[in-house]
Amino acid sequence: MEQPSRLAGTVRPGGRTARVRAAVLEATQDILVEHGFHGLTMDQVAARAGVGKTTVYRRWGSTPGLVADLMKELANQSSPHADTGDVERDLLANAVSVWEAVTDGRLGATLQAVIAAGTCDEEAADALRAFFTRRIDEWVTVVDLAVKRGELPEGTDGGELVRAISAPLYYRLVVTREPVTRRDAERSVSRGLAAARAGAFVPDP
Amino acid sequence: MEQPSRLAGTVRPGGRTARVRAAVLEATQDILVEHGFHGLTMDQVAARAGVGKTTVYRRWGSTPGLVADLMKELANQSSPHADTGDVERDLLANAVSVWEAVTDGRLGATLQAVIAAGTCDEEAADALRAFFTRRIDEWVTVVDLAVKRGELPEGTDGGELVRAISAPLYYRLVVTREPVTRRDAERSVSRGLAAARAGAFVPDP
DNA sequence: CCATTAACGGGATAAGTGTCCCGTTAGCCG
DNA sequence: CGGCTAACGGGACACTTATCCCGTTAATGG
Repeated sequence: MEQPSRLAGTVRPGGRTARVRAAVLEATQDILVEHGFHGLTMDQVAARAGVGKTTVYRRWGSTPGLVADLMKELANQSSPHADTGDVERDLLANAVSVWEAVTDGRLGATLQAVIAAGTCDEEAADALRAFFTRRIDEWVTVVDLAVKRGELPEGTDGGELVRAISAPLYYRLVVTREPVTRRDAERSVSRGLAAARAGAFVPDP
Repeated sequence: MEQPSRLAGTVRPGGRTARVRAAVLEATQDILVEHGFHGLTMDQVAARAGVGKTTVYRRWGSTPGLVADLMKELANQSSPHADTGDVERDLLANAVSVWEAVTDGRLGATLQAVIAAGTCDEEAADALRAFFTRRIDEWVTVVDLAVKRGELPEGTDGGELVRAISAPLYYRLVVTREPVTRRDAERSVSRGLAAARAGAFVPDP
């Protein structure tokens, strides 16, 4: 018995293998958008991608495996962050990009599906954690620069501030499932900044 | 063809019907804790509850239906909220209860599963929304009283503040999937309060 | 351009899941 | 306490999904 998935596709990654992966991941995302993670099956992915069922099982093993790989793919399409020299504007750009992501039908549904997959599969959970910690780290520099410029108190924890700003948006998306508006993004920024200016993001001694 | 689920159990809700519901919901929760929403099947629920498979299909229809009913049941076990006359203490009690919920193996896993179910089923999503809006509303009075006492600015939006405080905890639980600590709960409260004292939770004119 | 073999695809098979029929059990009401 | 029937339970059936075998295709390297 060979290793089911990790090996396949690594020795000859060119041409066909790459095309198959692209087709499968796109089909995966399509189905996630239409039916959510619960409605994702290996069978349908194979059929929709125009690919042999065996191939999907061999390379990805299970639906959480598909979702995890899709998440890794999305992680590589990271959008560059703004840096205007004004924290409020920069963090607003961050919040708005989160808002756009969760509001966009395709990306929002995908995010929800990946989050659902993360609740029952360790591999998907790892991919999720990796994706978000990376996204957060990209914006931390904005906060650090603001601290240097004196806009925020010395020692302000950028990672925590960035998290605090996006948390309410995701909270509405997946937990309370209320509609998320652009104003929510704006409010989240002003609240995070208000707390940050008051020193609430400076760790205790 | 009769109505599949809404009717059954409403005419003779006593005795057996109630016992079956309790057994099924408990089995549902057990399986959610062990395998997550993705591993929940009608078959296993019936077997574990010691109940006919047909009964589960007739009364609940689908796995999201089970989850939605479980959520309604949990919504009725609402814990009373504190009111010590000190906002910080009260909101800390709220945050700690959220922390305990998401940290507790059984309740935390159940919450994650219900959230996963909400991503692909409208009924589960409704149950989720109902559960959380109710929980939030229970704590809004604490904020309102604090405003009356002058601890917080006039016009502070209690619902938003309560949401802002629990959001980072759920965000860590289901989105970034980082460990959630009691200190996270404490920080969340102090940050929310810092923003609230600065007037960031007072709606613009 | 050819040989090698990684990777794919079709189809058969097995396992699991959802649906239905109909006989049995036990709430509810007079 | 006895009849009516809501609700349950077992088991057969159909469908979907997962796994496996083996022949075919096409990347890779010389």
